[in-house]
Amino acid sequence: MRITIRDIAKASNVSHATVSRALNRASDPFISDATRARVIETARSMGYQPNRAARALVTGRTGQISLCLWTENIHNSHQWNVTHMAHAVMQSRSYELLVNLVGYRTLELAEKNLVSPPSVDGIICYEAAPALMAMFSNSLPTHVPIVTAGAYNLLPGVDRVETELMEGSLQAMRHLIGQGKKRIAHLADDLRRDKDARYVAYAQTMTEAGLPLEFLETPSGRAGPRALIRDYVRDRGAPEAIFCHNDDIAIGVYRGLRDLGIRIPQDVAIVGCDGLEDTEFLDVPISTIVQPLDKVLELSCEYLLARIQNPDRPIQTSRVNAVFVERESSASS
Amino acid sequence: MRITIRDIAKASNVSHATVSRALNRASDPFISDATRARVIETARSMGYQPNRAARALVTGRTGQISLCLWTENIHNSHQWNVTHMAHAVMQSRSYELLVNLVGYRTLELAEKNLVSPPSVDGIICYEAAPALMAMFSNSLPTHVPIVTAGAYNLLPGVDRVETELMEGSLQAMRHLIGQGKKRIAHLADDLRRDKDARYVAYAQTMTEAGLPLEFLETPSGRAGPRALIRDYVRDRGAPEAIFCHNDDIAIGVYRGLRDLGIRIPQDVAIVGCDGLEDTEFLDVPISTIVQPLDKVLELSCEYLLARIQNPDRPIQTSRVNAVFVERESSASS
DNA sequence: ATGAAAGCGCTAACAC
DNA sequence: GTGTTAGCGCTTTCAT
Repeated sequence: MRITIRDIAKASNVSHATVSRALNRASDPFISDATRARVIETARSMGYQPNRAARALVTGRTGQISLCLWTENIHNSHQWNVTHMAHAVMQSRSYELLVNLVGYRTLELAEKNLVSPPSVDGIICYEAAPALMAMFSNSLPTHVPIVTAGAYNLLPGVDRVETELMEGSLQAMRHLIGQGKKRIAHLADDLRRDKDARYVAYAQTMTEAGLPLEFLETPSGRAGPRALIRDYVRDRGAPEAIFCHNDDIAIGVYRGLRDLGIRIPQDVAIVGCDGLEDTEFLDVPISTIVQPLDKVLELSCEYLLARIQNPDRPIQTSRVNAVFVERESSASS
Repeated sequence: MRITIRDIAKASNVSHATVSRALNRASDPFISDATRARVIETARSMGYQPNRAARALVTGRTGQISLCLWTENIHNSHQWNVTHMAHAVMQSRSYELLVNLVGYRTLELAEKNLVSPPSVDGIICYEAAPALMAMFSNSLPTHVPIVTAGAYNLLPGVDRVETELMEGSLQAMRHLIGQGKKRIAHLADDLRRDKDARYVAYAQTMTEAGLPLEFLETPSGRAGPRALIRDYVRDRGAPEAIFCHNDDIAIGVYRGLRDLGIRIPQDVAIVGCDGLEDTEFLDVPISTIVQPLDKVLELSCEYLLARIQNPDRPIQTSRVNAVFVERESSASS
């Protein structure tokens, strides 16, 4: 049997309420230092661990935050960065992190009521709005604070930290077009093209320059894009440049082109998006639109914790800009 | 206010006990189909969500599993794979996943009682034994099932899934020595050399071959090793081969050597360990000791769930072998 | 087949 | 300063 505060109370000759006070309120003035010290010592010596469920039941706080993360492919290094950063901030605030990796499958399960939303003090919804909505039967709950974050798939009406990719995407495209490239392809695993800044920037700049669109849909991850681009280039020849929806895809494309002996950037320029550290470790570092992920997560956590403290505060919003970083993979030849 | 079973009871003209039965025990024969259907429908229409804390308090089950993961550096791609796989299995069994990323800092915090162990139905301790022990004040709890997994830092006396790196490491070393390489360095971020199969295999095969040991300590991740190897090679010249403690380090080393214009494998051969997908995406794919991570996590989860069901079953143990996979980075020149 | 009642371990309001 | 007491929402005997 696990030790409860009643056991400690008995052992230290006080009531269980006193034990609770001694243990929880470090600065409660209405308890003598002697009693507190005695209680703490007995608790320690008996190996007491509080029952969190009981505490949660009465306080209405679980001490847990859910990170709800859209993850369609194991190779989404970006998501690991998100997880890691969220964990770091939350740990420093004494919150535990529940990780909910969601994807299209979650949508199906939610339809059939086979998955329910987490019971937590707050939710960080990172590009996972559709799945979160489905888990909540398509009606946003009012009793649990939610922060929506990321570049797209954001929830309406809640605190939000938005990553703005438009400017970075325009920079990237202008950079490619400015080099005189005519055949520039856009490779994405995302179906919602017109809602995505990368696609919009691509389509807009290409159209302005009088160039034909060349959109390619790809599986997520790295292996999929690698195979896809090989087949594509064998069939239709290589574009002069490829703007990839994210860095994992860019890395897959890089490798696929290298498989064919294609030189980067001399034969084909590549631009990715996210700012994964990995892009710097290839023989030809990949140009990418770097997302200030640390800032996004710091803000998200800050907003969430503020909302937990005061549910009635006005909605908090910010927008952080991703910036295009030119590297060798798109250097002018 | 959130809906409780008492609200549903009132609305459907039954007692709250009946509501509990109707909702939870799909096959309780002692309730009429009509009542059950009615209750379920009211619950649905009222948007009822059970209070998990209350349920956990009375059942003693949280429905949560903790993945306790040793993570010293954000760039530990291996850990993301672990997280992802654990999540997949646990989700399919209707468990939520609490992610506890631990490291040296956790040890410090645990000393000061600033971090407590998770209150969950079971813990998967992945190469995180020291931190977990510290959180439990150095005495393993009997009331919560634990599975210890990984290649080292395993807990004694609990279910375990061990990744055996010895054979793969010997294969790798013999492969390098067999090519006639004399100056072979070992690069690791781990301080506990003599407990690590990679170091043991390295030391043993080198000694047998009458070659001098060249051990190098490095920071974790990729950027650290990259910088380190550059400095090292400038000072002392390049070894003929480098056996790296893991693939992140190997990738960092790869890049550091390329920074200096060193060719791989012609000038320096590289071997890593883990089997990260990333190693296949470099211009020169890196030879590595591939860990059967999927198997490790399937087994770990299976053991844990079995133990939760029956705490008295005999200890479960298995050992899975990592195998050396030769790629271009260590091809004989 | 259903209801009444007890109690899980804890916190917090109130009494002294 | 400390003790008494009343639940938090739920599951689970035990009656009926």
